[in-house]
Amino acid sequence: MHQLLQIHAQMIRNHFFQDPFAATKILEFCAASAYGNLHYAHKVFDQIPHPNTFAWNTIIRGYAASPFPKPSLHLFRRMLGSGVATNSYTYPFVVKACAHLSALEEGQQIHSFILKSGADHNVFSVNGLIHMYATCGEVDLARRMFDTSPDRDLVSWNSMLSGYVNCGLTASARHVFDEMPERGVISWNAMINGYSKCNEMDSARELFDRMPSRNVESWNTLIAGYAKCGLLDVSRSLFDEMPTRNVISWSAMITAYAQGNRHNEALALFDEMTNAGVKPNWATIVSVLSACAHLGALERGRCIHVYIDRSKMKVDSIIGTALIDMYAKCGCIDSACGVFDAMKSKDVFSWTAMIGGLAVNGYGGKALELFGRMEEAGVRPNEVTFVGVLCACSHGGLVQTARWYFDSMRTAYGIEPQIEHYGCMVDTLGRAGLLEEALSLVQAMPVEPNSVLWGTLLGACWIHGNANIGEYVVEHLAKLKPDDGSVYVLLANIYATAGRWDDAKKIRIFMKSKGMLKSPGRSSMEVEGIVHEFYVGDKLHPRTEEIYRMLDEISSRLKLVGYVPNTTPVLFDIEEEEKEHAISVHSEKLAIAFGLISTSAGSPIRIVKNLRVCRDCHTAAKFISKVYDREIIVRDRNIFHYFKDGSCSCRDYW
DNA sequence: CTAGGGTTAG
Repeated sequence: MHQLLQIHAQMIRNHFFQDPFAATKILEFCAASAYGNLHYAHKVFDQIPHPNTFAWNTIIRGYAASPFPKPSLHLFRRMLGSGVATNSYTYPFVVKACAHLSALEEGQQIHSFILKSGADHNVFSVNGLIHMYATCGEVDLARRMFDTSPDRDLVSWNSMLSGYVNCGLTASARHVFDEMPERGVISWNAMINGYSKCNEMDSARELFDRMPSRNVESWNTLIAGYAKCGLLDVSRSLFDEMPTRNVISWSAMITAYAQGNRHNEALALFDEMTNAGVKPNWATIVSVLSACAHLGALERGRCIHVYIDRSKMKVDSIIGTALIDMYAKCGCIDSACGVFDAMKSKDVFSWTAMIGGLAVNGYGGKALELFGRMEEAGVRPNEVTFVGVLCACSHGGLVQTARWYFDSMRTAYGIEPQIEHYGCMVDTLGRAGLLEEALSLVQAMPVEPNSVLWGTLLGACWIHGNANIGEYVVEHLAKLKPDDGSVYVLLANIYATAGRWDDAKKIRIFMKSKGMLKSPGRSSMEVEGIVHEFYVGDKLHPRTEEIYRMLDEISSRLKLVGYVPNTTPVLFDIEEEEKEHAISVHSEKLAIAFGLISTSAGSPIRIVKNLRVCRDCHTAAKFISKVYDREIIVRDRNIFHYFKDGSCSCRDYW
């Protein structure tokens, strides 16, 4: 690049730009290089007084091959306007740009230009048109191009094949595949991809095993295919087995873990990747951020953010959204806002992530305010945005506002409420104690209620100790999730809260007879980038002894300031003292104790829990925040609790 | 002409 600049300077001194040939040479070099130089190439182009066909073709081709091909179409129009002749090299590039942009009308116009110009019906243009039509979903037009083409090469066949694959027409693709006079590795890969897209992994595998030679893309295709079907371990063994891996192989496997809810493995593999000296790219970063978000792994997430800045990776709307979501899910709402404010281009995903992030962090009012700003900015909300908006209402206890948004999403935005939106409404009404109304809504809604929805209602029954509706809800839940013990645990707790001890005991006996277990509570906490996990009463952590000693200390210091353990939810037929022990080793208490001994005074303790925080842990955490002068931030199954100075951000309402 | 990507009720 440096040399190029020198040559360029010399050319300017010598007024070389009157010579279109010399100018075009340098232009070609620029345009062919990475996208970063296209801007420069364009500047050079603008200095050419009378660009010839070759010069136009070069700059158009540069843009067409870049990730942002739109200017190539604009330049093409200018070229036509300038009266410079087009030739058979001009068209394939603009057609390619249309394919990239899914610009069907533009593509059809260019198609007619080609016919009118009388340019040779060359195979490059035809292949481009096949590809363009298929990408725009007009597979029949693509087929007509293919059928009427006087000569077809391997690329024509491959384009037709992948055209069918992209439109989900696997059978037609297979027909093309079988009829091909010869097949290249791309043909096999495309067909394997086709089967993977339709979850027909047996057929995909059969081709993979049969193909004469494989490249790294063949392996990557198959790995991604198995991952999409949830067969992550098959993906992983292929990944381990493959002869060479590129950055896409690593990213595909990391993404597979991140999307398959195996976030720890995603991060572990990311470490392996960087240790192996492979540089993560845009797609890797997005997946890793998503894994950090789910784990609440703030330190890891921050490191990635630093990496993005340091490597000068552009914070586009996708990376930005991933960062917002990560910070919001880690309870760092200020950092999330910082990213959001600094983003140049925000799309509906970015706004939605920010609105949902504010809502779940307890800033319902700010979330609704932001929704207003989003409308002012002219961004159209989608159904997910309304999930965030309604979530803001439910956490803020804004019943009337929720009703208003729920109605307006259909009337003002034409978005039909989905089960998620009904879920938010049931939550809003239920938390506010309007259990009858919540139940009527469930019974009247046009979609079949699922277990999550019934679970929301049951949670509300638990908050308000309503055993009657609780029993009714459990009947439905039992049909949908017959093996889920947590449903009955909640019902037993409702009975206990209502003082119906006999009924609570009956539930316990029923559960025992069915061999049902409650899913164990799990809390995790990140210290110096390592995620530590704790289960109820587990003694697996290397610092177990210290942790339990700390628990003892906490318990005695708390009792001095008036803390009384709330053993209501414990229904074993055991002595009070043992009940106290059972709740004193809940996973979040273990994590808090570990946090107190492993982090420095004054730094907040951040915990992620898989279930809801129990009442006793909630009370204890409030006391601990005061006695030990520590902020404790617990990400619950549904909301954040910021414990500070003896109180919690959820106002004891969760 | 083939492979990897962000927001969703509890």
